[in-house]
Amino acid sequence: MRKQIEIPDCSSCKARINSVFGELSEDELEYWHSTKGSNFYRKGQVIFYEGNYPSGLYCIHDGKVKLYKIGQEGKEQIIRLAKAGDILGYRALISGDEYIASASTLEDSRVCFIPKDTIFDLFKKNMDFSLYLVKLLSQDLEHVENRMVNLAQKPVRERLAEALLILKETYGMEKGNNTYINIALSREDLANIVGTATETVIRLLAEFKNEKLIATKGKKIEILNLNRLIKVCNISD
Amino acid sequence: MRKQIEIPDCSSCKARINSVFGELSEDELEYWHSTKGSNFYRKGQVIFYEGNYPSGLYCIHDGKVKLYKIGQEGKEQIIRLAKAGDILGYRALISGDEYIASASTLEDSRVCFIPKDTIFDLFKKNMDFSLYLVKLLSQDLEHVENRMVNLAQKPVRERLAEALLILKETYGMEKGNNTYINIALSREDLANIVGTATETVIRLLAEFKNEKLIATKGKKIEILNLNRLIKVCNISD
DNA sequence: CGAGCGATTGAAAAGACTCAACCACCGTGG
DNA sequence: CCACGGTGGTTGAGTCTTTTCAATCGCTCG
Repeated sequence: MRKQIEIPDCSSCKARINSVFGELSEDELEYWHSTKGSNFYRKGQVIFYEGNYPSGLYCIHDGKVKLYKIGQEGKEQIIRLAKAGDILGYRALISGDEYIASASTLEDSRVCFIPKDTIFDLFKKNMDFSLYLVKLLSQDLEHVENRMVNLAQKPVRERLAEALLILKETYGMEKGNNTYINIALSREDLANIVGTATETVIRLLAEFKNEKLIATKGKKIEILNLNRLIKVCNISD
Repeated sequence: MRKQIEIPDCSSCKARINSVFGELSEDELEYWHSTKGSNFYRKGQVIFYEGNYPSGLYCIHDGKVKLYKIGQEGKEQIIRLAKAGDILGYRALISGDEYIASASTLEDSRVCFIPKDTIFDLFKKNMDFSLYLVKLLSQDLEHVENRMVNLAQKPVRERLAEALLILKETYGMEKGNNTYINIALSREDLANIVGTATETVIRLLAEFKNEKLIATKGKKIEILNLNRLIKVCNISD
């Protein structure tokens, strides 16, 4: 399954700038670092399961992770995508609930684990830290509410276009002179983000290709005409 | 518009048991009470608008409120329903953001207003209070995520059945020997909860009536067969 | 009494889904 | 090295759900 690996150093972690532990002082960061563990997950491995209870916080050192819920007939709905520096499972941890979603890796990833006690210590001691977590919760709520309205009101075509933009925002472009989105998702995963059937995704991607909005090479998607793709979304957020 | 009214007394407020201010000490409650204002809103009036910045917290003394966002073509999507004792606008207040949804009354309501400073004072001083707010955030996130999966995966028929159950849970039954759900929603509001067209709601309600699951009398809906209605939802939460 | 809004019904069209077949690629084992 | 099997991607056809548009109805309010 997962492999215990050498503990990456937090103070030099490139994820630090845009992550929770940017809020920590030197001492606190040392504390944080000293109590944490780190694991390597192969692509597709599960980090935690919906329904379990958290015993700490996960922090993505590098890699890509999806958070998803299982709905009707076992169909997966992807709730959120995470990248290096993002933390996972704080909702359940803070509120003392079980996980309401599962997390698994979209590619090989190194994920650190910070035990519950450390988090609660810091939560009590460092107001910036706790406010940061509360802000994260608020942002998540905002994002999910927006997506809810989209799911309720937008046709699949617009939702798919928007999903592509979100993927671009989240994972950026590959290095080099192309414009491939820096993530390789299966058509099924894409469908599970958009909330539709795999076949529908394939057909609509074909439409986008006809309209010269995108190009694909295997799982890699290239955005050819960003402006028109944005138009397709029918912006509202 | 809204009318300034005599300030209801918090210590005898029947909403106290299941609300934030159940966490407060006598002194704190006195503080809370002394800084608050109170307004009367006629049915359909707006309490706050999406996009504005909050200057305090709203607490429903009595009445019923919907929180909604405006989406495509101005179509409204109802995010959450609130009742006596519920508080509104804490997400935006805590995170310092603008409101991401609007709130308006579904019937005549008295709504108290507690200024920002009071809330932040208590947030800092009373850990139980702040944790309560964070828990509310977490619960909201959980509910919205569940609804998101439902919107993505369940057919309208199931979602409507579920909406009726949620209405029953939220607002309960009318007093007396009938089983009317204690809220009078327009078909359009119902559609905006479910995320569908008004006509579809009407047709599906007619189906439910044929199947003797419900009966209606104007806007009032009576649940005739709760168990079968639950079956229609295809439970998963 | 007439205007107007919400509720209802009907008919047609559109959007998406399901099912089934087929293809393409990839890794395995002979 | 190649045949095999399996998985994921693609395409087509048919069907079902849901939406849209239009018309009608019923009730309330001035």
